[in-house]
Amino acid sequence: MSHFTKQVEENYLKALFKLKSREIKKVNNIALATYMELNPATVLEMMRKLADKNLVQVLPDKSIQLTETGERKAILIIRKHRLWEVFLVDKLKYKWNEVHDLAEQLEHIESDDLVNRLEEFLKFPAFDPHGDPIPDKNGKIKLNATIPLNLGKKGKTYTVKSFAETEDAFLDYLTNINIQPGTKITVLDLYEYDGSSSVQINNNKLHISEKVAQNILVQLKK
Amino acid sequence: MSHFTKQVEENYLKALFKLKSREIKKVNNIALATYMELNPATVLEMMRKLADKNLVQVLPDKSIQLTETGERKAILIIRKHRLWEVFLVDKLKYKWNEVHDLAEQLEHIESDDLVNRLEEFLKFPAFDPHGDPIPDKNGKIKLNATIPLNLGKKGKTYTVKSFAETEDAFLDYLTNINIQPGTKITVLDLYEYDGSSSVQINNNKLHISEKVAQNILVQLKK
DNA sequence: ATAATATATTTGGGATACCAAATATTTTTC
DNA sequence: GAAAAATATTTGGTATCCCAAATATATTAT
Repeated sequence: MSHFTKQVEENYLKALFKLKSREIKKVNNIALATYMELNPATVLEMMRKLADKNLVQVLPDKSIQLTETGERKAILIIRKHRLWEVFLVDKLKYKWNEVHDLAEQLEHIESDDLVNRLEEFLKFPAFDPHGDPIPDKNGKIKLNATIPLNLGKKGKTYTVKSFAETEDAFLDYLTNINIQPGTKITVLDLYEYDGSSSVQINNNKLHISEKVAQNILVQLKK
Repeated sequence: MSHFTKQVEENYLKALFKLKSREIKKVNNIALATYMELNPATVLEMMRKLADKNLVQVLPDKSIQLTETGERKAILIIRKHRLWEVFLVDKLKYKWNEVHDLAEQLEHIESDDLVNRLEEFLKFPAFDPHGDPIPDKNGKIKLNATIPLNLGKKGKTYTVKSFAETEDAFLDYLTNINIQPGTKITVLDLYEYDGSSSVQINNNKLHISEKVAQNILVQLKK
């Protein structure tokens, strides 16, 4: 096994986990290849290897699923990623929208003990800087019942909890329009035509696209 | 360029730097291959690639040298390594002899900004947990005039400053015999026959081999 | 100086992760 | 149900990093 096989493998597992939590429909070869920006042939080849290792399962309808082992691995990588993000923001004073790429590197550092010590050092944070829950060392994730903002109801006010997308371009946009976990958003109008909506944030009115609203996860304000 | 080319390259540069600081004689292909536990053919091939990139130079006598650029890169990797070691010991409460392998992973995280922030977070430490100096962000190394313990004089007392070897087996041994940076060692006797010596550490007499003594770097106690 | 030894280099090959293009197969649409 | 579109798979090929074994070239010892 090459030195870097493990890191590559981890990227596939993580991608599968993310796609699964993000999409309703089944994850197929093309979807995974598109998401990972890889050639379908490459992905197919790798799926066979991962299936041999009992990390994924290809169902008769060709959809790809993580096995229990695979999902567990994926969750532990995400745990690492999110804990490192907390470190970068809390200790090294990075902004919450600057840390994704660094955490993407740090998540591959191989040592369970290190992650557990990091968690303790950070005082067992429940959420990362984007508001996503941090799985515990057994892979348990506290659920944070949220809906995407585009399913919000006209006139209601919601609290931003987390985001379904962690690309820098998206996070930069959010910073720009002043949205972060904890922000209160009131849905003023929903436009069926393109799925966009008009919202109010701290006395500012704003128009946001469906794509953006889908990636903002909120809870009804009590 | 593959994803991991950079990491591989960094390992070669670091190995060359370490060999250079450790040995008097020239570093040749075999020495480097032996040190890195790689086949000479592999190393030769890589030296050509690194020479093309102006990171190393192969002299007419076949000895291998880092170029200025190569050395600079090597030093910055060592800087990262040592800063992460401080983090692991000071913040995550690792013992100083447990951190080498983890730092070996962390040193490849790619971000100058991250290292500089880490340094600031750690309050600009001058030495790592093994007593080795931490280069500054420009690659400057504070020198710590030391001699290997095997060159110590009978009857003199020395202060342990750092170590010339960072393998776990060696560090474990040191922990066992209670030697760390700061420890005072008195040379009681030197045996020419095998280069071993008899020393006193905190009222305990101890016999150490030449190999061990060579890797313990000390300063005469004032 | 020659044999023995050490070092350097070449040659041919392997594993991993990737791709583009061709070919199957399945699904959708009309 | 046939054509079009989407998806899946195969095939042939690339780059990187690695090795073992053969060969060439130095170096050392006698």
